Amino acid sequence: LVTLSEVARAAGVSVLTVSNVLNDRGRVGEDTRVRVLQKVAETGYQIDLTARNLRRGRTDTVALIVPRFDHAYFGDLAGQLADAFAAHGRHLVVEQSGASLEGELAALSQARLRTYDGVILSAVGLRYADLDRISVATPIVLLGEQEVPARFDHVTMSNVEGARMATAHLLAAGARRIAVLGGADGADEVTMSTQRTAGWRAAHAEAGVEADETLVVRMEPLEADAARETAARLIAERADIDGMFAVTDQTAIGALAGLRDAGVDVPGRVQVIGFDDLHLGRHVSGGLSTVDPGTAWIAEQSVALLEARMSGADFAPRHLMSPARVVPRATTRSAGGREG
Amino acid sequence: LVTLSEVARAAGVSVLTVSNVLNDRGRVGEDTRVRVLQKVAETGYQIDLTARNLRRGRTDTVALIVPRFDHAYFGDLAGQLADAFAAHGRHLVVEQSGASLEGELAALSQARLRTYDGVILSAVGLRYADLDRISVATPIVLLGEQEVPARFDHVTMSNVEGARMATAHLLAAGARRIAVLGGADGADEVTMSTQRTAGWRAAHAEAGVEADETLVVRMEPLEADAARETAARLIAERADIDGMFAVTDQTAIGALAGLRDAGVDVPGRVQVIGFDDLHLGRHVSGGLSTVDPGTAWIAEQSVALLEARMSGADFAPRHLMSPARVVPRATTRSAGGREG
DNA sequence: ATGAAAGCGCTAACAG
DNA sequence: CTGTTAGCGCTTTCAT
Repeated sequence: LVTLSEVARAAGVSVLTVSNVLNDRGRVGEDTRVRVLQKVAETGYQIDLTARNLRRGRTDTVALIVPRFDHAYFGDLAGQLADAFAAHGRHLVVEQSGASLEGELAALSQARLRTYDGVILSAVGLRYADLDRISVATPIVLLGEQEVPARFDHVTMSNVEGARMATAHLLAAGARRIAVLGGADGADEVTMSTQRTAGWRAAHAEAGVEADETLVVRMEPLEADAARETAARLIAERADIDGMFAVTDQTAIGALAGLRDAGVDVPGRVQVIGFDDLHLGRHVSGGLSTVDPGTAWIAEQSVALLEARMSGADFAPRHLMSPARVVPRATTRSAGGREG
Repeated sequence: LVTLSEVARAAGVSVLTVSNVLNDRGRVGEDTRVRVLQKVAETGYQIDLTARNLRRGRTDTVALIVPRFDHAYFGDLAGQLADAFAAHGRHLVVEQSGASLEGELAALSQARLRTYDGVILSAVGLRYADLDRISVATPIVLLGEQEVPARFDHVTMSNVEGARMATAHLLAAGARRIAVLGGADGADEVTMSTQRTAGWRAAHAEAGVEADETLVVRMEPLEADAARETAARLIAERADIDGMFAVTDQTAIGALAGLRDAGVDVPGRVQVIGFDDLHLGRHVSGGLSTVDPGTAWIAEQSVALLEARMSGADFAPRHLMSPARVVPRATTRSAGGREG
């Protein structure tokens, strides 16, 4: 409502002077500075960031785009990214791609990306072709497990390795019939499910145990409700199951509930391990065993990468993979107990 | 990079024509329309939303501002709001106020609010004075339990009533020494903690049971880690406790973990009830008993209110309160078992 | 130390 | 049906 020029007129100076005062650009006398600031306060002037952004050609804002707001993993990730960006004096906003009207990456969304100085895009659920269609000037860092066009910076988790470690952990603790909740066999696709299932397979091969492919259980979507039903059904059908590797903590929590519904002792009869190291996982069932996919590392690296791009650094696209580690807690045997 | 006028020049028409084509404003011949669209595709033109926003004076975007990204309640809320706004053809972005450099509502934040057509501001943790300082043209709907300046639209939960119902539920199931995790006595402050503690008191009065004020346990912040330790310590110190009302589900989940650490049977020896009806609550400990504060209702009403304001409706500020109901699940006795 | 004027990329009013 | 022109509110040369 009240603009720079109005403040300028009120203070009897030019707009430049007001602008200089507000942006602390020093070239201003102390007396006028005071007078201007007073008028600013009096009029209740608020800068119009849209206008500033247009003029400056940047917004000082970065966006994180996630498939869904209500998945705990993305909440944890967003929190960590926000902290990291704040340290760089940058503002983070989060957008959801999943429920958008025009689908993932329609024309409008592309234009929206341009309104940010940089974007961290969680590509979970996006196809290679969708990503390949993206062409914006805005620096983008891709997150997620799938294959992405080589021209993008990409930070991902050690999905295969993490899953292998999780499964090896179960095998070492004596499990022999380990179901994969949310698994997928697809050799052609590279998704979170296929990668983590590959890790499950690798662990079996390594241990010399035959992997029972009928224990790879698809699940769509990967949510706790579905996991609960699936786990209960599965354990009723297959009494020989003595381990469950849930491809995410969210599904692991659902699976634990399903096993409890079925009266199955965990970790006595069936051991359960998840993937993600959700913060809340520490507190369910005495502590959910899981794989820490290095979320903190991912946040740091993504921010560093994006900051470098935003400051114009020119280097070949980087493809980084976080280190994973097993976090044994109460739902698997071997180590037992809680940690952290 | 490529602007409207460049497209216009390439197509041999004026910028207006290009603009008209892109905005489907009909006043354009079919042949030129095709030619323009072709040039748009060729050049890879992308509209500059910042420029459009400046010119139009609106952004078609609304913001939800939450204290923290990594609190499950806000994830759930954001998901529901996004759906509701999508139905109105509106875009939602989420910002975090907690970790901002300049604190909750410094000058910059105020300016940021102006960049949205409307704002839903979760006021949890903001003081009355902070809110009173807000003066923007942008329509704002406040969410949260505390007192807010009357000039704001405000949607809140039935905190006292919900807490009363939760406590009554415990009392009806035989609990007599009910601790309030995250409670607060402060008669002068109106916060989530004080409100919910007031409900706890009301239920006792109603049932003719003396409320033991030494069982009101402050906790800051309201997080699962702290709740776990607090609950374990509390039960060790006070063997007479037979019920816990945790002021949020997140703390309830922590409390359950703490009780489990201490080897306490739930709901046999101690019954536990939370508040929020987090989705994940269904799956912990066989189902966390809780209070559904009407999050869905809150989302609907906030959106309706904000849409009305954004379309210029002029009415007295509204102060709405959602209906709450107890959701008995496995951590309290009476009803027992799980539900939906 | 301050001012005048140009222009960021777009849309809207007014002509033709 | 299409073009010309004038800004939206700010920052930024270039002058003074």
